[in-house]
Amino acid sequence: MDLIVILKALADKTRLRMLHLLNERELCVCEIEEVLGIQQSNASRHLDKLRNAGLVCSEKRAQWVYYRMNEETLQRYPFLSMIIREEAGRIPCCQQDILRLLNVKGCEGC
Amino acid sequence: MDLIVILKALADKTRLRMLHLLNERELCVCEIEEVLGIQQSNASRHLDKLRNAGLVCSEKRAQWVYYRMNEETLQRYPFLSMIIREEAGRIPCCQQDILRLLNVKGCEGC
DNA sequence: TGAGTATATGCAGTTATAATCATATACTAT
DNA sequence: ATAGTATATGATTATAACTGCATATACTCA
Repeated sequence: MDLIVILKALADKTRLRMLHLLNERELCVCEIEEVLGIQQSNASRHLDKLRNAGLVCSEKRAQWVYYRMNEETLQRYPFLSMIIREEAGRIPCCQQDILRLLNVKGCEGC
Repeated sequence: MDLIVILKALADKTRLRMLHLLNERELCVCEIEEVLGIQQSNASRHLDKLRNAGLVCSEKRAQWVYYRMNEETLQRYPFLSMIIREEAGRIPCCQQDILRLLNVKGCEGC
């Protein structure tokens, strides 16, 4: 059941923070790692779960993999925008993520 | 974090079915058991989780405990109605639950 | 009071999820 | 080719979630 898979993907603090960041702009894995302060493999697995739920898309460009929101899914399930854009934005930790995102160096040239 | 607790409570098929049923009307535990075809203790625990997340309220009347949607939480988080009323209603199994609800005998006089 | 019914809860077993470390794969640039 | 960097994945452990059984608690009615 698709809806349950989506809800399970949302029901995790790390993944909700990721979605909130990706709502700002497309990001590569190393930027997400840096902002959230988590390990690379951990970031990769969470992103995989978001992709499997259809919440994000990924695209490989050079040595980097860029993740972005899956707009099709966002439109199909209007409640997603309300959670990711409105509710998550009220969580202090998500607000701080956005500030950290501004100072992120990223890897080399991503 | 409240939002995560709510999302975790939603991210389970049994609990989503429960919420969809409770959207119809107030129900006692034995009615829910019967419609969902689950054990009493299991029903009780899922309902407890929904109550802890603030999604439902319970009230004891005679020997029965009646559960109903927590309207305050529904208003505070508008995405909840979209999930419970709209999206869940599209799931075949939730539609069948509603049909079964019509024929439910309940316990004795609940 | 005692029997019957409804619900909650302690415990145990099982399964699912998350985090970490090490390693493999894929790409870039020299 | 080789070295360096980015990402994914296998294996392991730790933790949380779900289920079922047995039992406790609370209420009703005779």
